[in-house]
Amino acid sequence: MGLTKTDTYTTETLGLASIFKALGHPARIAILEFIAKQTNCICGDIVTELPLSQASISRHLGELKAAGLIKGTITGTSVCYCLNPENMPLLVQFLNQLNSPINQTCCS
Amino acid sequence: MGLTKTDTYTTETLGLASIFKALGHPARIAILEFIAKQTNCICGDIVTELPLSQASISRHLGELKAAGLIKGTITGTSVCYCLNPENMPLLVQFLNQLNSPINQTCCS
DNA sequence: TTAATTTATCGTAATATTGCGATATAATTA
DNA sequence: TAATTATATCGCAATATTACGATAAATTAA
Repeated sequence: MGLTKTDTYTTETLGLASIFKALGHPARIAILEFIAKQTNCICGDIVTELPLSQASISRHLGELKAAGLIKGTITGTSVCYCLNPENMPLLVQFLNQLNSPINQTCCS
Repeated sequence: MGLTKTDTYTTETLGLASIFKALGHPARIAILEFIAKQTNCICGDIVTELPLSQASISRHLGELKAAGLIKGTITGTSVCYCLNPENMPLLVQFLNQLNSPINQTCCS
């Protein structure tokens, strides 16, 4: 049987890892940066912005959506994507913990 | 020839993605959490903490080190690992940009 | 209804990651 | 020097990710 990841790691750890994983590809970072650059919702023109096929962009968008990093709303035949800030504080909090002064003076 | 990732994405985008990628595995999150929990440097007892082989832990540590998330110092036969806060602000800054209010009212 | 537009999904090939046992390396101890 | 200890690396198998063309699904326009 062996240990599953759910047995081994806490829900928090698994959650953080899966969101960071979604951030771990340059195309997805570029997509997030592009959406953030627009003041209003952009739609499928991410496809024209990046040198990837429509199928690949769609898959990346799907992963970002699954990770809770963006939201998508159907408007007519197109889909409007925007940032979902919901999980950002969780990530920032984790990173700030790693950045706490107590751990900085070590291995010197 | 085709476009390389270096042609396609900025150095910043590639850098962010590679660090987030290193954070995108529960074992590596758990390792970081474990190191952060210790007030002083811990060494190879990460191996006894997690249900992974010594080889696997060593590989994960190598990836965290390559991403600039931890530092390792040789002390005798063992290696002392500690957090490297150097890149944290970069990540936090990126996430805070995504969390800016201007992008939150969208797709409603 | 038919055609056009937009996005998602399927199938598949190429590549990358993960994990482990075995082994190598390097420092310490007997 | 030989044995011990701690960590890194190699080789390999299993799995996951990525990318794309083709196609499906869903809405709008003619």
